[in-house]
This record gives sequence, C-alpha cells and structure tokens, in this order.
Amino acid sequence: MRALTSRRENSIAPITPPVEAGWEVKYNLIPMKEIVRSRIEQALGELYKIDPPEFKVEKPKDEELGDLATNVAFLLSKALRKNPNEIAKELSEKLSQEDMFEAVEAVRGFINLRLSRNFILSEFRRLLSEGEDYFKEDIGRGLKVQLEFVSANPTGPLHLGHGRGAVVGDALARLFEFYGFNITREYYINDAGRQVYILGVSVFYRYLELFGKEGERPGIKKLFEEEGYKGEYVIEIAKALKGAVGDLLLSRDGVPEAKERILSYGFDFPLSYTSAFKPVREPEVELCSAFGLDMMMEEIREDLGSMCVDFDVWFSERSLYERGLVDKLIEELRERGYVYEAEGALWLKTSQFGDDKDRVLRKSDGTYTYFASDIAYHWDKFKRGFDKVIDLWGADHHGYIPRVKASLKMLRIPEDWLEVYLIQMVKFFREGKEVKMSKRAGTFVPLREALNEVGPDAVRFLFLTKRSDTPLDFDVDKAKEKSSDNPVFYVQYAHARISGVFREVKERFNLDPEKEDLSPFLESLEEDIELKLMKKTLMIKDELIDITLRRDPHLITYFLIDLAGLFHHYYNHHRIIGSEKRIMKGRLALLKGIRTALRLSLKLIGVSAPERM
RNA sequence: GGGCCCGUAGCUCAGCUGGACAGAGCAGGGGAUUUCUAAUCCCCAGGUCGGAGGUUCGAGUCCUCCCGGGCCCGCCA
Repeated sequence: MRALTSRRENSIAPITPPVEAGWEVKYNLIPMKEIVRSRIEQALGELYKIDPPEFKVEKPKDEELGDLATNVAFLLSKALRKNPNEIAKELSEKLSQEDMFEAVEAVRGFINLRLSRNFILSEFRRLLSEGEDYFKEDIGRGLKVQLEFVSANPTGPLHLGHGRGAVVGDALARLFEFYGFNITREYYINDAGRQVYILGVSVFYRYLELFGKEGERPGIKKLFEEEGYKGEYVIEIAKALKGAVGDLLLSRDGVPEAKERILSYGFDFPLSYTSAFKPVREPEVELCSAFGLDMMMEEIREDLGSMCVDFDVWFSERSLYERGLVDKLIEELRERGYVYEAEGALWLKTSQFGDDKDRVLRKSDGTYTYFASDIAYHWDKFKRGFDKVIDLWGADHHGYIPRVKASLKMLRIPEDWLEVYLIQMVKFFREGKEVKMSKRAGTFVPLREALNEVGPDAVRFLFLTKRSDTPLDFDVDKAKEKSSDNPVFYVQYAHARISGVFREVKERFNLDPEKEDLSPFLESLEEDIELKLMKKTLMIKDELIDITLRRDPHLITYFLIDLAGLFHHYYNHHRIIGSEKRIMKGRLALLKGIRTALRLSLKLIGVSAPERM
C-alpha cells in the first residue's frame, strides 16, 4: 500500500525509545532493531561525543553478513571528516564489547552485527513465557482511529474488489488493535440519492415481470431498461417480495398492507429500511427500494461475515440528511466564505485548496451531490472525536481525494487527520480467461462465488499477496488447488505439522508442550538452523510493527511464507521425536515459539491456524 | 489534453521509506518418503530492474524527459 502523502507525514506514532530509560528497561520494551539502535547510539556518544544522526538498522540482504547492519558510518563521515570505513572499524570495536553481540564487523563502511546466542536464547525464553504478548507494544496508547472500508453501495452484491478492501481493511484494523489503538471499523451506507430509487425501480420492474405485467407500466419499464440494475439478484429480491406480499403491490392502494405483510412475514434479517418506510411520491417503488435495501444489506453483511469481517458502525448516509447535517455543513462553509452560487447551483471553492476546479454541492434541481454528504460525513467523523481517520477507497475514486482534502482544510481539520488508501481492481480469471465484471449488465463476479468455491482462508490470503494499490489477478482455479502454488496451505500446513508433533508427544511421552515449561532445554539446541529459526521468529516483532506503521498488511503473507519455508526445511531434516530427550524437549520449545508467531500472524490477517489438515 | 498508478526472471509478484553481488513462488528438468502429515524437502535455470539523462560516496528505490499498459477527469452515485 503506498501512501498518498509521504510516509513521515503519515506515521502516527514513531517508536521513540524513552531517553531516560535505562537499557534494561528498553530491553524489555522495544523491538530488536531498536534495542540494537540504542546500543549504537550509546557507543557513538561515548566515542565521538556527538548527537547521533538518523541512521538505519536493518537486516542485511545476505544473511551470511550478519543478523543486522547499520549504515551509520556513512552518515557520520562528513561531520567527523573521516573515512566511513575507519568510523565503522572504531565503532565495531566498541560494540563488540557488548555481550548481546557475538560478532561485530566493519565491511566497506557497513557495520554488521551478529546477535549472540545468549541474547537470542534469552529473548526466545521470553517469547515462550509471554506467548503472543511478546510481540505486543503499546504504540497506539489508546489513540482513537477510525477505519472506514468497503462502503459498497447497497444496490448490488459485493464483488471481488470489495472483498479485497474488506480483507485489507480488516487486517489493518487487527494490526492497529494489537498495537494498542482504539479502533472503530465503519461501513458507510450510501442509502440516499438516485441509485436507491433506481434499485426500487429495478425491483419493482422484476416484480411486475413475475406477474407478466411489466408492460402495464411503460415509465418503469423505460427507466429499468435505461438505468436499471440487470443482475440476477434483483430477480431474487422480487421473488422474495412476491412471496411476502403476493400481488398487493400491483395497485398503489395495497402499499400500506404490503408493508405490514413484509414486516410480519418472518424474514430472518433486520428490516430497518422497510420499518422506517414512509410513502412519498411513488409508494410502490419506494417500498421496493426499502425492501431491496434491507435484503442487499443483509447479503452484504453475510458475505463479509463469512470472511470474518464485521463492523462496529454501519453509518447511514440518509441519517446525515435526517439530522440536517448536510445543511449545517453548507452553512458552515458559507460562513467561512467558500460557497457561491452560479448557474443555479451551489459551488464550493475547492480550487483554492489544491483541487483542479470548484465542485458542486447542490445541483440546480435542488438535490445535493454525493460530495456534499461525504464532506458532512467526514465532518461528523471529526466531531465524533477520532484522532485519525483512515479511508480505504476503490481506486476509481482517486480523483476524489483532492476535493475531500480541500474541503477538510476549509473546516480547519488538520491535514494528516485523514489518510486515504486506494484499493485497486481485482480481475477474475477462470480457466485462464478473464471474466469481465459489469454491474449494469449483471455479469460481475460476486465475492460470494469466490468464497464458496475457494473458501475464506484462501481468499483472504490471496488478497494479501500483493500491494493493495496495484491491480490483482484472481485465478479461481489456482486458488482452489491445494498445492504449493497456493501459499495459504503452505503456511497453514506448517502450523498443522507443529500441532501434529505436539499431539504425538502428548500421546507417546505424556508430555504436553502447551503446558510444560520447556524453555530451559533451548540450551541443548546446537544446530545453526535452530538459532536461525529463533531469530526469524523473534524478528517478526520488528516486521509486524513496521507493517503497521507503513500500513502494508500484505507483507505479512511474505514473512509467513518465509518462516513456514524455513520450518518445513528444518522439519524435513531433523527429527523431533526420537532424538535425545533433552534435545527433543529443546526442539519442542523451539516449535512452540514458532507456532506462537505463526498463529499470531495468521490471526492478524484473519486466516485460521488449523490443528490438522 | 490534464491527473493518479504500474512497467523487476517465461508467468505472478516482493524489494522494509537510497546502501553491500537484484529476491521468492509458479511453470520446466532431476532427485528424496518402511519415520513427528509428501499440502513437504533437496538440486539445476533464468533478469542491461521499460529507455535516456540527472542528484549522490552509492539509485530497482529520488528528480526530469521519453516509451508502453491501466484507471480517473459529470450539476452520476
């Protein structure tokens, strides 16, 4: 996911180790890279008596070089008027006295650090005793963050692109929650405006069709043919409607009775729009709208639910109008001098704040634009006291960002309060051919179809195998394959294998690795790969924090595949059961730590961690 | 015409806010299993990072231009 503003602007809570805290305290409070950073900073202070620059601590490209490396010598070379390599050498010497490092080496200006066995073992023991809390940090400190995502129009079923937004948004929400943010997941329902009327027309037309009477309402027929929703689902709604009300809606007089019938019919989903229904101009069409909205929202909720995505708030656009918030907003903007009238419409001077041109708030026919209610919506979010709002929009809305940002500036809302990320389209492939999606023609591939065929775990995982602002190809046939082409199974299998070993051990040795404290036996592990596995597992802490601050949840799938791969390799080359007792126990401890990391990471992307497969 | 995004191995994509010889999976070829699940593992191959300049000690990464692909540019939602 790429930020629209710079990463620095976007960062919520940079991890700044408390200056006054001693090393022992930090040792227990911050991720690996930060622990190392603080050691380097201290060494710099002692050596050169200077304020350390903004340097990097990162994994070297080649693992052979070390566990971590820093570029600090390059950055200091100007200030100290010294050759980077010379600085690196001096610093290496200093750092090698630390017992957390096994080796510190200066190579062409880089400083490569290898963590000591003792340090890794002590960290891993901590992981075993703390479980997933080991990876946790209170970065958010309760900061109120709202994540608005999906927000698909309730005029049709969710398609794959919405599913992608749901998965990315939910994963972000889970990450933020894990790191101490107070998260609200919100879905904005566009239940106002013309599209809702068109939904009603479409449902009503299909309803008439069921009685063979569509020809009797030429106005409805024409509108349906020109603008109606042609998808199969509209027919389903019409059928359900007919089931509940019979032929009552064929005459306008039947509308009040029809409403009562729907409410008492025994639908097992909430009928909030139907309950609130009040006839205005075309009661039969409007009742169809209300019932259509109820049924669509139910379907949307179900689809999201089957991917384990749920929202704290389902926010109705209509409610903004009912509360008079749109009018109030326009009044507010007018007072600030940003609103003017031209050609019978009401305009907002967004061009003053970076938009290409001014935008219409109220059309000359007196109705409001979607834009108007959307600003009102964000204004309302601000007034609800969120410290930060993150929106995930479909990529086709990208041109919309400048005008929303401009209007927020007019309302004196801080620039970095709103972050917007774009979710790119998903192309659907079946048998190697693309299945085109078009809502109007009704040929789009609903999310439900993919979920039924492929299953929620694979769908979620696959949606996170690519950065979300680039288009994604979704190949159903591949997704269904239970092969290594499908990385979700590869990762889940690693988890299932560990669980399998634990079951076996319980049975054969009456030893329960879940309950028993096996951490003292880590000492008996002497293979390089075992140390490597520990390091990789521990470094997940750094990865997860990074991913959260960068809002790049797709990277989770990459380190999962990486960790699972190393584990599978290990598993194929080393016996756990059958090795010497103390080694077996050490290996069980190792597996337990790995499993904790796998479980947590899978949980954060909402994928299940099966005990067996 | 303007704006946004993308262009890395035959294919699908990573590349951690400029750093050390450019990575993974798939596809292709060859091997491993009487053992804790073979949905696994091991070995082999492949790229002038779309092109050209520039900034820098250092560029796949930043800047400019060009080429190619996608999306968006409504008093639609």
